[in-house]
Amino acid sequence: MQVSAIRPKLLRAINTTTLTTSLRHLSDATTGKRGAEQRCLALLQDQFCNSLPKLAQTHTHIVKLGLQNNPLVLTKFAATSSDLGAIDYASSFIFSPDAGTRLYDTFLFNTVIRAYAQTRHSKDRALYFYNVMLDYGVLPNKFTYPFVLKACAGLGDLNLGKSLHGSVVKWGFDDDVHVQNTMVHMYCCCDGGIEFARNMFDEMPKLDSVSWSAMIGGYVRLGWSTDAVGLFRQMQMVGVRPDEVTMVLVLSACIDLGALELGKWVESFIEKERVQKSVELYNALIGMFAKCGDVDKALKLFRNMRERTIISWTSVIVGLAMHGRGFEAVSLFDEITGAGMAPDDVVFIGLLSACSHSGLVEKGKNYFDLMIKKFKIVPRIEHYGCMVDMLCRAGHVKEALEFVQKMPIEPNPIILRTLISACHARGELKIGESITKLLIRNEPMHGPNYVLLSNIYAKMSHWEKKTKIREVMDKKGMKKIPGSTMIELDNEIYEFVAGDKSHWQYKEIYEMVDEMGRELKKAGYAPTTSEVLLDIDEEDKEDALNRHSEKLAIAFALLNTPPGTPIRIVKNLRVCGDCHSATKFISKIYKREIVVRDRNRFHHFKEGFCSCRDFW
DNA sequence: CTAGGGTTAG
Repeated sequence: MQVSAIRPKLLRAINTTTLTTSLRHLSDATTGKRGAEQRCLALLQDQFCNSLPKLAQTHTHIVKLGLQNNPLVLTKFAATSSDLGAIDYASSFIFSPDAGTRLYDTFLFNTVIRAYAQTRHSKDRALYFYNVMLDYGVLPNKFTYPFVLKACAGLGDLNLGKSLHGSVVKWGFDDDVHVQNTMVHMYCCCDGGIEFARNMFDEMPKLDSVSWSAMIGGYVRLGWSTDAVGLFRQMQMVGVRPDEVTMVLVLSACIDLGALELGKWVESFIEKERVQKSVELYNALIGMFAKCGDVDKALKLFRNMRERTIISWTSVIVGLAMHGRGFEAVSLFDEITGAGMAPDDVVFIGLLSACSHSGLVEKGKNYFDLMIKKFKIVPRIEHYGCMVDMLCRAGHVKEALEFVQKMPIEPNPIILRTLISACHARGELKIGESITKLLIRNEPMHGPNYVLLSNIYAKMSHWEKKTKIREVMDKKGMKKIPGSTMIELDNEIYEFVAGDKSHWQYKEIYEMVDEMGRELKKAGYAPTTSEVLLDIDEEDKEDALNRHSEKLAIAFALLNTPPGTPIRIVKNLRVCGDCHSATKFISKIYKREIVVRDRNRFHHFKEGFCSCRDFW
């Protein structure tokens, strides 16, 4: 990227016609250069220039006051910019040809690099200016690297990271703890960088809570939640006091594991250790309770918060959505503007998904319009995805197809799969088949796509075609993602996979599953053998269904918990139709409340019914 | 002027 390339574009975008009162005041009151500099700095201090027009006005004045070569003013100018256009503008201004090179110092570059490192999508420009800095012969200092490394973390480029690591060593900043911690974080964020992060971490002479958090965060990001919790335990053993950031990360691990008991322990730990409860930590607690199954507790925490951000609202709305409590989600959403806040694009995703899960089609359509017209939010693929899902769930497959054709952006595989499932469920098999073929052309190595096609052929009774898919999958070396179910019991997390025999209690568990099967049949349950992808006879299919990890986990829970205790399990896939129907019977026969977290949402089974009202 | 964190369709 060239500085000169950004400049003309930005200048075109700038409107310099109006002057604000403050600026007029500035120019009128100017009595001398010193006063002008002071006032100019004060103005910049107040973040006055966080929009392009204002920045341009300030620029005009800086020039008018003859301050365009004043390093202090220029640096502050760069630092004030919080939006991307403004940063581009400031940097192109600072590096304009009429500003002499002599005023470029480390501080100035650091400021520009920091501004870009903090942006969402322009971190590469931080690296660009880092290179400009070196080209100009301006030396980096120990403050430069945390900014540059943070930018690299955002880009996730391991080779770049390694070369920056080399520079850090070359300049001798590798003994600075801030730099070290940022390097651990940077490696954690790069593809395949976790080993390098761990090596750095292991070799660091002194680890503080930031170092531990960086490493724990790296594990959480990769989904290595058990290791993350392990690292947290180790941190306590070596006597480093966790702070609120550490707790946020441990809560993320709980969310991933669906570990409510562990999450509750973390909450009590926070109280006991008097960890400061920042808004972020509160939000993380809300998320943990909602996504680990206790959405009422999440609501309670939300109500008790003194200060909320839009993310707090999003967390609780998304939580309600997952539990199928759409009406509550909608009414909470309606409170947002009253609380003096503006809904953002993300909270709308939560809201639309809540409408979708609760069948609130008309409401969903209205909110979608409201989002565009009143809040001027341009819908993203996720918003369209929610709308498609909403129409599909309500059975309006034709309308969903029309909606996708009218969308201004191309549907992605997620939307196509939503449509295909709906076609499958509503008997639009021909359409489903053709979309699936299209999808497989785009994503030939994605296993679940073949499963969809296979299910469609099963429903069409095209057995030869179904067998052929199996062969294609085998030839490509693809396997179905093994279903697994986790369950927490006495501070342990147990994981079951289909047909698992590694468990110490497996004989009893399988006997229990058989007994459950007999009881269920007496109560009128019929196995849904059409869900089995394998080409085997009916009795074996039934057997395959009985080995589903979900049934193993429930049998394990029935064996090891007192009668009447609720059972909570977490699946890595969506619950299959057979398990769903079986679990309803189990909740009735064994008088247990069973809470299942699926890939997408929660199912609360009680007395033979499920909270999703068989709609998922 | 320096490090680690909370929300996102199925």
